[in-house]
Amino acid sequence: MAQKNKLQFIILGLLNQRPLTGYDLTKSFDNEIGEFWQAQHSQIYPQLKRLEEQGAITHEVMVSGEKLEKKLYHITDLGTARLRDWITVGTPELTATKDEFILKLYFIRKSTDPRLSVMLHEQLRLHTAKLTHLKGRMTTVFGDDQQIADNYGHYLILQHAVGRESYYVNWLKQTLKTVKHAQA
Amino acid sequence: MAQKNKLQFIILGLLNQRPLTGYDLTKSFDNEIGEFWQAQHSQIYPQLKRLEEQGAITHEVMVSGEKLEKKLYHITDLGTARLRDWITVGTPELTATKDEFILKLYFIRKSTDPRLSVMLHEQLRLHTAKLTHLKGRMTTVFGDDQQIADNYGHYLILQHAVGRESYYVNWLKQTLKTVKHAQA
DNA sequence: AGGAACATGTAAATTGTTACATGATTAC
DNA sequence: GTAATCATGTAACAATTTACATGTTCCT
Repeated sequence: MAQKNKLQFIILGLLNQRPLTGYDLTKSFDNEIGEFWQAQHSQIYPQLKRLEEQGAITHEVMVSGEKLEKKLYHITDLGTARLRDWITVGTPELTATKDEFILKLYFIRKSTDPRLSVMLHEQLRLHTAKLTHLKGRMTTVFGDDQQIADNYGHYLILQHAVGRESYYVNWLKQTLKTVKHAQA
Repeated sequence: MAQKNKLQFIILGLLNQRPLTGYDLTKSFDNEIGEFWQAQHSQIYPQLKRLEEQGAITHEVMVSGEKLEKKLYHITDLGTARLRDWITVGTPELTATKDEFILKLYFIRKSTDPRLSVMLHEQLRLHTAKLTHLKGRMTTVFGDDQQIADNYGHYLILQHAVGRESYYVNWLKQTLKTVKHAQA
C-alpha cells in the first residue's frame, strides 16, 4: 500500500454524519477537511464504487428536476464498524508536512540573500490570508456553544488550524525582522 | 503531473552544497529535510539517472575498499541554474498537511467520547518525543554562531520545526485539560 | 564470524493529479 | 439565453510506497 487508503475513512466518517452524494463529498474538501487532506472527484467516485462493492456503503438514486439522477450514499453497519476501528486504533506515524517554501528556505545559505525577504513577504501574505479565512470559518461555523458541543472534534481541528496558522504568521514576522537587521 | 517533481530540486539543492552518493541523499531525509519532505531510495536512484540524462548532474565512480563502487554525484551549471530558478519563482500553493490524527479527531462528535483522552495522550507522547529530538538537533547542529551564519536557511527551518512542534504539544496539553474537565 | 551499516538498483502496487467527457439545473 | 454550479464518470500520467534483489565494508 502506498498509504493505507485514508480516503475511505474520510468518506465513511462524512457519511456517518449524514447521507451525501459524491459531489457533496468532493465539496467537503473545500473547507476544514481540506486543511488536513485533499482529494479530487476523480479519486472519490471510484472509491465510492469500491466501498459499495465491499458493503461498507449503499446508495439510493434521487432525481432532481426532470431527469438529473444523483446517488445519495449511506453508510452501512459494516461501514460504521470499519470507521470505529480506524478511530480506535493508535495513530503512531507522524507524517512529514510537505511545505515547498520551507524546502526552498533550506537551500538559502546566507541571511543576506536578497531573495529571502521577497520569499518571506510572499508567504506572510499567503498565510495571513489563510488565517483570516480560518478565523472567519470559526465565527460562522461555531457561533453558538451548541455547535461546539455537537461537533466537538470539528471544533478542535478548526481551532488547531487557526493556532497553527497563527504560529506560522508570527514566525514569518519574527524571521523577517531578523533578516531585515541582517541586511541593514 | 502529480506534484511537479519537487524531489529533483531537493536533490539539486543538496548536491549544490557538496557532492553526494545516492545513499547519502537517501539519508538526508532522516533529519531536517525529513520534517518537510520524505523520499525512499527507490525514488532517488531513478531520479538521479533522469537528472544525469538531462545534464543537470554528473557522477564519478569512487571505489571503497576492494571493489565497492559508489557513484559520487556533482551538480552541473545546468543544475545550479535550474535550482536557482526554482528558488526564485514564487511559491503560491499552500499544500494541505496530511495529519491522520487530526482527521480522526474530526469525526469525534462529543467532548465526552472516552477515546478522546486516549488519542490525545498518545499524540502528546509522540509529539513530545519529536520536539525533544528537534531541540537536540538544534544544539548539536547549531552549537556555534558560525554554523548559523553559513547555513542560515537550514537554521531557519529547524527553528521553524521546533516552534511548530512546540505549538502542537501545547495545543495537545490545553485540549487535554478541556477534555478532562468535560469528562469530570 | 557475524551483524550493522553501506551501497545500488528494479518491480509491483497504490495513491494522487490533471485532463477528457458529458449532461442537467438554477439563478440572473 | 447563458453562465455558474450541480452531478458523475473515465483515462492518462505522475508521484510514492513497499517489496524484491544483490553485494560490500566496517566494527566488534
